[in-house]
Amino acid sequence: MDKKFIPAQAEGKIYEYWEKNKLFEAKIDPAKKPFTVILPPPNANGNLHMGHAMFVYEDIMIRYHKMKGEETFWLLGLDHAGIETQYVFEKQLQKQGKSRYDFDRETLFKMIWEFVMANKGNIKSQLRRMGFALDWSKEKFTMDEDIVAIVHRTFKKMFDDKLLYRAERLVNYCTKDGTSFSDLEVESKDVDGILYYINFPLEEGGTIPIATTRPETMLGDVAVMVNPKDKRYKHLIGKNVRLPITDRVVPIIADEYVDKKFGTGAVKVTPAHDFNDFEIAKKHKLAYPPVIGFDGRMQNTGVVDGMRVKAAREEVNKRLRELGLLVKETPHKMVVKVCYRCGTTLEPLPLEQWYIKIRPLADKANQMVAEGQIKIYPKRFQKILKRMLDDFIDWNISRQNVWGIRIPAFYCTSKKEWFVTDGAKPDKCMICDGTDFVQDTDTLDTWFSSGQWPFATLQTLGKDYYDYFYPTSVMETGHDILRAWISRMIMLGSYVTDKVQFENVFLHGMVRDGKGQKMSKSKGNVINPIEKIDLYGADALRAALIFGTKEGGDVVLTEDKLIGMRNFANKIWNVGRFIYMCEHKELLPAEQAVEKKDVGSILKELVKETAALDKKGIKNMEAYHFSRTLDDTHQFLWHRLADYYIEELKDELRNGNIEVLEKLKSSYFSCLKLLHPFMPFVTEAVWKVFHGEDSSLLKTRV
RNA sequence: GGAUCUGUAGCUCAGUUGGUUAGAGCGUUCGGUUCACAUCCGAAAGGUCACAGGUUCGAGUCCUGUCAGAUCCACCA
Repeated sequence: MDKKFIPAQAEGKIYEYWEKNKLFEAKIDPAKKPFTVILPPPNANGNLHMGHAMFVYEDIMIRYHKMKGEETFWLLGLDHAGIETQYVFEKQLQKQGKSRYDFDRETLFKMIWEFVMANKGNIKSQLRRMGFALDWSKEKFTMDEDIVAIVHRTFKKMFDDKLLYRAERLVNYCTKDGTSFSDLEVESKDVDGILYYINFPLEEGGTIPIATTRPETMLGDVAVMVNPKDKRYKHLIGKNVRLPITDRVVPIIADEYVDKKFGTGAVKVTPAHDFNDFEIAKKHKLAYPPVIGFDGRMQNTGVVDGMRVKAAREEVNKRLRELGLLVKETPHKMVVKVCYRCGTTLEPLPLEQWYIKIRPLADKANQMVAEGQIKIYPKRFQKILKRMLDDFIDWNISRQNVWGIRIPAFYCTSKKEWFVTDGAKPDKCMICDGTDFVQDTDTLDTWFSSGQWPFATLQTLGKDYYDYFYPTSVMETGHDILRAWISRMIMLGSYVTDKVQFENVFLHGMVRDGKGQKMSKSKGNVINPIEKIDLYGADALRAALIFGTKEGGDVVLTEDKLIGMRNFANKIWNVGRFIYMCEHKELLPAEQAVEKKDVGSILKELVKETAALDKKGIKNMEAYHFSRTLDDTHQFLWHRLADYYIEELKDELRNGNIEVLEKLKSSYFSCLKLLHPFMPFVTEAVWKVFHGEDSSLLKTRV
């Protein structure tokens, strides 16, 4: 055996052995209990990041259950990642001086498809570097034809069940990405804005002062609103205001919504570009003429048409100043909604979209969790999930992307009605038998399809697979997508399959740097997992992500920790090396027994302590307290087995005491089994030294 | 404003249904070069477990309050 464990030399060969011998491949075996995990599909054309590295929890579970003798299935899937991918692709186009608008829909789709297919090998090789026991023989892609067919079928079922409806509402629209988002996909950002105080002339003479952060939207105002109890303005309710610049006449209305203390106590109402104003307009039956287009430019104003919003604001302010109506500007801290993808400030715009009626689904989901049909680990997330499900509002699933699953809905232009198919384009209109119909150009929110991922993948593998492996055992993912993904899966799963999609949910924390900061590209503190594997080995990275953490809590990943875990991998190796050398009499006999030791009672203690470790280790694995098993075994192997027992019994070993050797070996093997799910490479390497090249810990039993 | 979580050694964190002298990794100090490992070994220093009450024979652990921080959600033009 080599003096040191060298991951770079060992890992590739070991992984190849696992893969070649099909140790990761799932078979249907009615004699065994199935244990199924669906990998949260990584972006097909992306790179492995620390978030993906955290899927090591899934590998730990898979390997542990494999060693328990269960039929395990870790299903590999890749995600088309709608907006994400289109964004990356469009950036590439931009470099070539082109944009998505230079191509028709079909061409653009085809180009992105080829782009993704060409790049998906990368992420797969990186997943292998992590040592993940994924079943490579049954890879799925979220845009596979059979998956798309299932997603379409679900859409149709919801339409038929009247859970889908179209509505024109304000949506969060990114004028850069050219699509709307659901309420879950927006991020809030604090910005330093300006509150402008403007005097609006009254038709009867005089003015009413209003305060706004967006003067340009004045061009789309339909009213001015005050609180009905506000003595300052009470006498003006029902009177009219002549809007500056455009001279349009709008009424002064009253609503409790207005906070008397804020600004001037009088608000301009722009229903087409403000969520609250939109609600007010609905209530008071006012129109909502949009003055900002989907391209982010002004329209229908007769004043600043074609200008971008910012420029329009300056122009409007300039004119107001000239009129002497812009009387005050004060700094104002405010919150804007930005695109989670590109950071552009989102524009609330009226748009007709498909919505899912969420209450029936969310209520059912809540019930299933409350009944314990789905268990959440760590437990506290159950409360959080309940709250999320309670708060769900109807879900906008229309996206104006090309790269996605096209919505199988068609609009009959003569009857002005929608109909839905199972995906195929019909020969004639299903409403009037005519030919005047067009397909919705929108695609589905990726969460709508990924919300069906576990059952969809298993169904496409065949009924036998579905029957055997579904519902899946554990869904493991970061707690940051509890709302966006887990909750949607629970809702859609029960709706379509009438079962839970998974029996347990395990949520891991976020990876942070040494300063406790979340890793992000903009902060420049991202750690590339592959880089660290090259330096310290996959085992070290894996263990560093688990060691000394609490499940669901955040992980602080530092260079020191990685080094510490690399050292531990080496320690594992060297304990094996020492036992091996004793076994093969490669050590000289001890010179003399300095002191008489009670070998018998030390051995008794060793056996007892090992058994206790084993029992506790298994118990913690079952309770999803994975890191405790790693911590305990680390502590035992290093500071008890190596530092104490081996040191105490060293002379006996060198003098060829077979019983001592066997007991130490047995204790060591127990450690290897407990450690294998966490650090599969070094444990497997040393196992092979003792049991032959064709042996594997994956073939042993805990 | 609402919710959830956290506060333990210099740093990053464990600590299971309450139960002897509170632990790990890294760091610090001192000492070790013969064959398992210097990616190592031995020894040491270092904590009023945020604070104040309460329950209990017994509290880092349970309850209440205070303070500090983190995250998520909702937000006033």
